[in-house]
Amino acid sequence: MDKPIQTRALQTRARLLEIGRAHFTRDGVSGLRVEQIVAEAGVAKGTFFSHFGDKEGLLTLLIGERMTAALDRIAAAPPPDTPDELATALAPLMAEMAPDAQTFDIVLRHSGATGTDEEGPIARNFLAQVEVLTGWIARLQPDAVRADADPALLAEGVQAFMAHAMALTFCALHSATGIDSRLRPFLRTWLAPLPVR
Amino acid sequence: MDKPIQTRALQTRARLLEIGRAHFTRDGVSGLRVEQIVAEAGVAKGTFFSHFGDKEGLLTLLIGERMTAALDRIAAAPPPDTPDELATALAPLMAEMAPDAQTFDIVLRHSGATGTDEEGPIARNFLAQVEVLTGWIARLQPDAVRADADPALLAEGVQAFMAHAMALTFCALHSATGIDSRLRPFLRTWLAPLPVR
DNA sequence: TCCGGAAATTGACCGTGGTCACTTTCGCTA
DNA sequence: TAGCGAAAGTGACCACGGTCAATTTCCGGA
Repeated sequence: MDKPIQTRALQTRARLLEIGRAHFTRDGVSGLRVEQIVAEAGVAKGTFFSHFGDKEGLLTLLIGERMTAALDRIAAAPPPDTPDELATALAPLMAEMAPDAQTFDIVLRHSGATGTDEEGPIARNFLAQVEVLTGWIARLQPDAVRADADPALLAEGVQAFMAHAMALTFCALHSATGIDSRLRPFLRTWLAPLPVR
Repeated sequence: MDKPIQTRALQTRARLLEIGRAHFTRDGVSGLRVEQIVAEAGVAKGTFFSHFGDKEGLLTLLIGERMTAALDRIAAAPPPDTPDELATALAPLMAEMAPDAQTFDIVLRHSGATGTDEEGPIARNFLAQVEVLTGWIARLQPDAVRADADPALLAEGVQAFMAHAMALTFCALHSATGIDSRLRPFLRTWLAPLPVR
């Protein structure tokens, strides 16, 4: 209604975003200094914070961008036919969500915001993940997935196991094993139908 | 072998720990200032860091203490007979692990360290959790738990769902629902045997 | 009891995120 | 085009975690 944003502000914001993105792409979360960005953009520190609230505000946007791109790529590919394929398909997304512990912290902190008022790009991505996963699970053959549970619940469970696999990946320097191989056993048991008892 | 720790150092450490614990108990993670602790203890700042490495080093100890106490209490109580009871039994532990987002961050960051060289009290607690959970699951009646999966894997899965439930609890200010009720549907599906197909 | 080296402690100093009262710029109307 | 209210931007300032070369304290052997 009454919020005419001036082009000047949009340009400043775009410049900060671009410079931030460059640093983030090159050095990751840890290589991102507000003072550096601000200096390169030729604006004062306060300007940064009036645009993004805090450092994490910018990071949320940048991380969200990459997660969205990864999820789009995944959704465009042919859907998986088995739990194992599902784990493999998710690997690139997990790589974006948890390149390091700090990024993962931010991602997790915003994951819970799905459906609440405080909706950022990361929270939206989590919702989109559920949709993609639910679609995948719903179209799996009956011999590949259990039929006794709501696909949406199964999808959310997959997210929980993704987080678990990512958390394990850091400290484990013995991670010659890829992240998808950490996820696989859980998805097998979580999704696969039980043998008749 | 050759590391005689002087009583002076032990006393200093104990003092810092005690003061830190007092602040942590009263105000939580956010109410813990290194400078404040150091001032009250009457030592220099550097001393703190030579004892605990960094702020998180102290927090790890304090959080670990509380988690251990909670887990001990849980392990001493009669074991649950159903997935729902299991969720209820875990609620107090989850309350210690995630009173706020920052604490939860720290807990998660150390959860993956189980089994690696870097073993702190939190990582040890996670290992102990697995043992308790595995024991519980192994003694559940066949009609209450699936028999096609290794109890240890099921136990680790329970941890993953605990983390998921905790992550959801923060942003969700509409959390009239307790944390155990968030956990319950997952445990039902994760643990319960499937109907014969 | 004196001495040498190691353990423990010190505190000035730094980097970096974040704040806020103030100034500049913009867009609009008279 | 003068002027006014709001949006945008400024930069000195603060809080707080963390560092490290220098100093003090401790202890066992000569």
